[in-house]
Amino acid sequence: MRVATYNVNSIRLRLDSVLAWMARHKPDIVCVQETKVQDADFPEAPIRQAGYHVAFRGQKAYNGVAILSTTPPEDVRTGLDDGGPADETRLIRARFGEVTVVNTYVPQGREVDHEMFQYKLQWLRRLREYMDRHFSTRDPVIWAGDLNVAIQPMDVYNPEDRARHVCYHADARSALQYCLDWGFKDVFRAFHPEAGHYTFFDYRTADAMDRGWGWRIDYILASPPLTARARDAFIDVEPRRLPKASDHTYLVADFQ
Amino acid sequence: MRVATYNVNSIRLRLDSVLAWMARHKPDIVCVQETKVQDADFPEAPIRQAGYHVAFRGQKAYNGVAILSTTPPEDVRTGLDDGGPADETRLIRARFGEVTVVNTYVPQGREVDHEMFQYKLQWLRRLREYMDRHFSTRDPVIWAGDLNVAIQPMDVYNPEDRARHVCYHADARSALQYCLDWGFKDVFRAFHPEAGHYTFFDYRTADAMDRGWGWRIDYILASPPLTARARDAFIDVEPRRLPKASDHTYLVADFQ
DNA sequence: GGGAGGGCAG
DNA sequence: CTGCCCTCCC
Repeated sequence: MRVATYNVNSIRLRLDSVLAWMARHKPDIVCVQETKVQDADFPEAPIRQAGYHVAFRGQKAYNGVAILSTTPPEDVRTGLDDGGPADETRLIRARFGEVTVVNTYVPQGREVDHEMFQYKLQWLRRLREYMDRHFSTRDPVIWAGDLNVAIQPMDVYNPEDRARHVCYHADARSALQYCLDWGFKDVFRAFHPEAGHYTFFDYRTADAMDRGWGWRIDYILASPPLTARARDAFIDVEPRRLPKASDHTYLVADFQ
Repeated sequence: MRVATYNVNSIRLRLDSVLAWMARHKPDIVCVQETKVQDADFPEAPIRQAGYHVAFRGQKAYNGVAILSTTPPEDVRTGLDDGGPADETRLIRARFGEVTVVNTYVPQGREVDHEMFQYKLQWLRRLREYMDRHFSTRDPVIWAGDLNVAIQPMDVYNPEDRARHVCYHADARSALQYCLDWGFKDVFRAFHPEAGHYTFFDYRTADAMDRGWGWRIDYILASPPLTARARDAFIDVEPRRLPKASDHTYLVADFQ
């Protein structure tokens, strides 16, 4: 089973390149974030014509998540279900046979001093509780998406300078760690222990890719039964070099 | 001497196609309207690299006129100079040896009931006075541009239905006629007396070109000495079919 | 329908 | 820098 995650930064603008990438890499499941389209306008038909099922939840302009899959998704649910803001356009989950896939677009947080940073920390705490509430660590669960946090210093290009960045601040990292402590393992890191692997290169930093100024903030995380089945993982950086590319690129994990 | 006029609807967006068209058709002078760019951002360098001189006057978002030429423009002036609103981004004039070229983007008028329609009529009256003030009918003068008026019924696709259109209303046509009465002749019409020739196809009418639902509102007009030297004229409709085309297309006139 | 701008967000 | 939206204008 091949699983991929991609922050597409507009599914409408990049649909053709997504379908081309999928035709080439043949993933069974693709978690997509920042579709930036309300459900009425989601390009469902071309995705189905390409042979994929798709579940999605979006809004105008911001956020939006989708799961594309070769087999039909079961038990699709969106949003955090704890009575707080559901953020349905940031979390979508589906089951494929035994395996449950949770796809999230974690709030970025804007600035460390902004109220959205506290919202981000709270969101990650709520997500840990979501996992506690819905799953046991004996369940085969994949949590994938744009988590907007670099786990370790090696997941940022200049960690010394990033202490006050919302995606590297100690509070953000410990909030993410609290989620990982539920029982998730970072599949990519298990196969690639070395530094310098990134999934995101900011549009605003000139020549970010050539300079290697990236961030690893997109992940495929596996619960224990699936960690045991993980066979390989890689980041495909080529799509980031295409004209009109998303600022993120694809992360892929293969499971037995 | 080959003269062309083209409402480009953004010179920045269509610069490459304009330069390609010029390389192919080798005009000596091109009058451009709706450049939609302030002077600081006008793409002067690539035009000069293509071997053309250029005089321009524009603003952000709307209007904007330019004259491109193989020989350097002399005595460049912009705007109506009668003390009323000069509208410098709607009129530019230059001299090339003996020949003076006046390039205008006449106000469209919005709606017959809108104050801009009265402004349009007034603008055409002021333009006639401009010609009276600056030129004699013995001068070789070319007046070209987007005049936003169809001269005759045959210059609109469905004249019966257009009586209240700002580009065909009787008041607009007589205001334009007043300018023509200064002594200008419609060079294209002299060579093509038949109906069905248009320079503008509205983006909002679906398949306008295939249906032949156009307007002839762009003109190259000549004072008597130049009327005598006119040898041919044509509308090149192909650029209107290109992807991302302007809603207008090129009109060309050849003079001995 | 399709330019442009300004604002929001990352 | 690059998405989206909304408003303006034709």
